[in-house]
Order: sequence, then C-alpha cells, then structure tokens
Amino acid sequence: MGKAERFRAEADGWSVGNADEFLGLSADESTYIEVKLALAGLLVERRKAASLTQSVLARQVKTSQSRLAKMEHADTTVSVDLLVRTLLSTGASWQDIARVIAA
Amino acid sequence: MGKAERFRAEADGWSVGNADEFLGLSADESTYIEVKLALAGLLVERRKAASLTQSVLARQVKTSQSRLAKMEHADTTVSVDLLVRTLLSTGASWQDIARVIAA
DNA sequence: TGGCCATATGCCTGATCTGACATGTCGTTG
DNA sequence: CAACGACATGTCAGATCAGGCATATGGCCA
Repeated sequence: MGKAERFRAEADGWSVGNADEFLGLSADESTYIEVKLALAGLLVERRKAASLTQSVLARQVKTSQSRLAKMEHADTTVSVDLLVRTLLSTGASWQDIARVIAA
Repeated sequence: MGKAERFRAEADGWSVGNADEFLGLSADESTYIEVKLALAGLLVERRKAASLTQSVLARQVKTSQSRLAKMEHADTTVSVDLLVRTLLSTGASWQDIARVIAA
C-alpha cells in the first residue's frame, strides 16, 4: 500500500461507492480498500448502536482509543485482519461480516 | 494465536464445521480461525478450478510456492489480510469472499 | 527402486502492523 | 472564553507477518 494513502483523504466522510480509478489504483487494490471501508463502517455502526465512546469500546476489545479511531477510518496502518478480529470481539458474527462485505 | 496451532492439525482435511471448544478456544478465536479456513478453502478451490500448480499460481500472484502452500492450510503465519489480498489477485470478487465467509 | 513433480515444512531476514502515549482538533456547555 | 469530552493524528518500540530459500514428504511411473 502507499498509493492508498492519497486515496484515503478523499474517501473520508464515507462516500460509500466507487473508490475506483481515483489515481491509478488497480481493480484489486480498490476492491481491497472497499472491503476495508466496509468493515470499518460496520465497526462504527456497531459502536454507535451500543452508544459507546471509542475509549470505552477500546478498553473492552483491549486496544487503545487511537487505534480504534484508525480502524474506523480504515487507516493504512490497519489491516483487514485487525478489523475482523476487532469486529468479532465486539460480538459480530461472521455472517455480519459477510453481509457488509457483500456490498 | 498459538493455541491455534494444535488446532490446525485436527482441522486438516477440511472438516468444515465447528472448530469450537477443541481446547479452550474462545468463540471469537474459533470464529476467526473458521473465517481463515473458509478463505483458504476458497483459494484451493479456485486454484484447482483453474488447474494450476501452487508454483504457477504463486508466480501469478507474486508470492512463493511455500507461502501459497501455507495460505492453503491457513497456517498461523498467514493473516486474513494476505488471504484476502491473494484471493482478490486471483480474480475473486468480494462477493465470492463474502459467500464463503457466510458459511 | 530411482527420478520427477507437486506440495509441505523449517527457518531467517526485512517489511509491516499493533499498541500506546502524547498531542491536536472540534463541539458543547458553564 | 475556559474547560471538558470525544475523536483524530504523529510517532515509535516491540510484535507479528511476508517472501523466499532449502529441504522434506508423498505420489506416480518407467
């Protein structure tokens, strides 16, 4: 990743749709980012639904508020791995995960 | 991870179902492993469907035969991240991914 | 049996990720 | 405006992962 950084800035605000050809991202790269964004979105959604602050949720899932903030923005320093593990520890099921990934 | 290693031995042969309480795995841990196994399975499936050897596919997706072998076994040194990226670069869509994760 | 091919495993090195702290921004409220 | 709470961002040490070489194992067939 790296080109993804420039992309991220634009992606803010959760403009859901097509990341696509913003700047020479291959189809695979943008799909990968979209998956991350989808997972990040689910995380925010779940936290809000439970009306928790980032700090509180962070404590519950054993990470820091700052990392959680990065997860919610699909920061480039956050892997799909971390997102999946964190979602699961918030009680999400793999069906929940599949659902958001399925667009 | 770590407990997961012992688990892996049993998981071989793709006994799909419940990894569950094999040895003190929390629900989250086993769900995480099941997701990995599902993705790994899809990878094998796709490779076989294209009748490629690990070496050939490895070259195509720019990795090594050994790492690909580990991916197909959901080895503990392989992350969900790598599995997802590799699947995408074999041409899988995120729907394909969602489908297998959804059990 | 020996050679060959496909796959699996061990291991090391460099790359990337994770957690956490410190600090910054923004919005609200007294 | 000052103080506060919630969220965002920069940074870095330590942890984990990725790539790939070397080698091992397991068919298969002459």
